[in-house]
Amino acid sequence: MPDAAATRGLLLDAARELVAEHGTATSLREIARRAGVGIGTLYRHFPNREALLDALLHANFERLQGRAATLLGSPDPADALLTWLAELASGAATYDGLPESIMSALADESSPLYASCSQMKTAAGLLLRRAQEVGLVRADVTVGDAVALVLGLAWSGGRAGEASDLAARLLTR
Amino acid sequence: MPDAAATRGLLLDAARELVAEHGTATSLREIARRAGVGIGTLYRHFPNREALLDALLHANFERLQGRAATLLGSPDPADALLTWLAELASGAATYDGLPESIMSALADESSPLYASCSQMKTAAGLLLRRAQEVGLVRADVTVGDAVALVLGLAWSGGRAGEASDLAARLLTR
DNA sequence: ACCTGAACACCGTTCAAGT
DNA sequence: ACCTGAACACCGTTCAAGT
Repeated sequence: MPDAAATRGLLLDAARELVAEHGTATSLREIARRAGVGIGTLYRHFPNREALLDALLHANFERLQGRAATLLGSPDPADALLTWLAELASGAATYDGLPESIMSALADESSPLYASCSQMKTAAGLLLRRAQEVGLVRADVTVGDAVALVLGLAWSGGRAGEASDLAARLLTR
Repeated sequence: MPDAAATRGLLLDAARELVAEHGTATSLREIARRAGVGIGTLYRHFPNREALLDALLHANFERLQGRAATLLGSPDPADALLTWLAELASGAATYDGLPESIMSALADESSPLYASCSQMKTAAGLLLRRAQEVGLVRADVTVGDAVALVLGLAWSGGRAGEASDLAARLLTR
C-alpha cells in the first residue's frame, strides 16, 4: 500500500535540497534518485519542472500574497510598494535560477508556474497603482517594468537591503 | 587540403546565427551541423562553449575597450562612466543568456571568457574611480557592484535608454 | 491506484581512426 | 595537419509492464 502523499513529500524534500544546492535547473532524475523513487513516479506527481517548483514555492507565494494584502492597507503607499518589492526580490533570490524561472513563467501562460507568478504581478500592480495615484511614483512605470527590474536586481545578487535601496531610487520621484 | 581558417569561419558563422536565435546556451552539436562539419571539428577549433563565445564576441570586446579609452579622456567623468555602462548593457543584451555567460566567466578564472570579461571590468573600474574621485558617484560602490547591476539590468531586458537612466539614478549622488 | 525502469531522442565531450 | 563520427555518460520525457 504505497502512500502517494508520503511519496510526494519525499520528492518535495529531495527537490528542496537539490534546488538549494544547484538551482532551479537541477536534474529531475537526481531528485527522483535522492527521493528513492523511480523517475516515472516523479512525473506522475509533477508533470514537469515548473509544476514541481510551484509546489516547492507554494508557501512563499502565499506569504507574499498575504503581505501584499496587508501593505495595501498601510498609510504610506510608496513605502508599501518598495517594501513589498524588496520582499519579492529577496524571495526570488532564495534559489539560484529562480528569477529566470519566474520571468519565463510570466511569459508562458501554459506554465504551471504562471498562475502563481501572475498573482504576484497583480499584487505588485495594485501596490504600484496606489503609489502612482498619490503621485509618489513615476506614472510611466508599468507593472512589467517594475517586476522585471526587481527580478533583475535579484538575479544580479545584490543584498536585499541594497536592492530595496536601488528600487527606491529608481521608482520614486 | 582542408582549410582550417575557412572551417573556423564556417563555425563562427553558424554559431552567430544559432546564438542569435537561441541564446548563448544553444546546442554545440547543432552549430557543427549547420556549419556542415563534424562535432569533433568544432572541439578541435574551440575547446568549449566559452572559447567559441569569446571568438564570437571578440570584435565587441575590442570596441568596448576602445570606447573606455576614449571616454577616460572626456571632460565629464560621471557622464563618461554612465555612457560606458550603458554601452556595456546594450552589448550584453545582444544575445539571450549573454549576461549570464559574462557573470559566470567573471567568477571563473579558468574560463576562456575570463580574460575578455576581466578587461571589461578593469575598464569599468578606471571609469568608476575617476568619477568617484571627483565626488560625482557614491564612494561605497565597487566595480563588482556596478558591473553586476548593469548586467542585471541587461538581463531584465530594459531598453538601453532605460537602463542608462536607471544606472544614472542608482550611482550618482 | 501507485510505482518502476527500459526506451527514445537528445546533450557535451573525448578519442581512435581515417585522409 | 585536419577532419570524422562512434562511444560514453549524462539529460528530459513517455509508457508498457508490474504490484
